Amino acid sequence: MLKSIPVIQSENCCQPTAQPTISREQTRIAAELFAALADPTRLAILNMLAGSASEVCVCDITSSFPLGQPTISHHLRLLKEAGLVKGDKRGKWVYYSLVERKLSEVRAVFDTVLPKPMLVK
Amino acid sequence: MLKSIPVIQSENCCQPTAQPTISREQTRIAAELFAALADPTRLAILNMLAGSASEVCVCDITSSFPLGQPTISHHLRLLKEAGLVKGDKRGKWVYYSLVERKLSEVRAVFDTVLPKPMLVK
DNA sequence: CCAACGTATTGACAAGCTTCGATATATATG
DNA sequence: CATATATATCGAAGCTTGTCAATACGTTGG
Repeated sequence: MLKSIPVIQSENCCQPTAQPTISREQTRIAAELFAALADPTRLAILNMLAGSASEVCVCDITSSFPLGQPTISHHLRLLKEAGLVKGDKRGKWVYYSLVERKLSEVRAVFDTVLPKPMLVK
Repeated sequence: MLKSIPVIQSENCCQPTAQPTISREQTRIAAELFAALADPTRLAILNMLAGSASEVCVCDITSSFPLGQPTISHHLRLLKEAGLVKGDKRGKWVYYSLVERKLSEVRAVFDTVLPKPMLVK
């Protein structure tokens, strides 16, 4: 006579695990991109650049914020290191502008991490 | 005989200033949103949730990362506070899922801060 | 009611970030 | 060359963040 097979997991929490679909490395890179955007001053700088028809001089940026010049310079460096802006030195002045390609990449990265739910037909 | 009008600003750096088009408050809120995304673990969690057809139990999330349970709980709290996820407690377990509306908002915020350059006709 | 379990909270620590003042670098001007 | 100006770098202070171990809370099962 067979004993009933013991049910090991009397109550399980959920279905087989849903694993992340992106690599640890991808999330690291994506997080760095978002970190570059995670500051009000940097967002305002990007917004200034986006609103300007052409490049913007550092002096204009500096004079638009209640922050010291070294602080603005620091933020510009971070934005540059993130690849979101580029600086062009001409004479005494440095002119910054957006790197559109990188901005598109940010949108793409967001959609990779968080693909819109597929509409079921 | 007229003397030539002296050019006061012998060399100016640039055109009239391009001011930011968004408010300080808007950048603050946007920066907070991006800050919620600025961590590899949180992005991976969001990605898990996006990949799952339904909700995901905390135990599944915890077991997917080489991090302690309190750390995952901490990240889930930040995501919840950012409005990006919601948690549903059922019995001993808590099931998390994405808040799609908030994700759309992130995309919208990005496009507000960084409107795509208008194509000149 | 008690023990076990899943999750959240607390407190601590190290690392990182934002900001500043001081200073360095580079370019133009006299 | 000396000076003035625009920007960058450095070093430090204060705050925030990610992580952990310990503990609390809430639910289930005995």
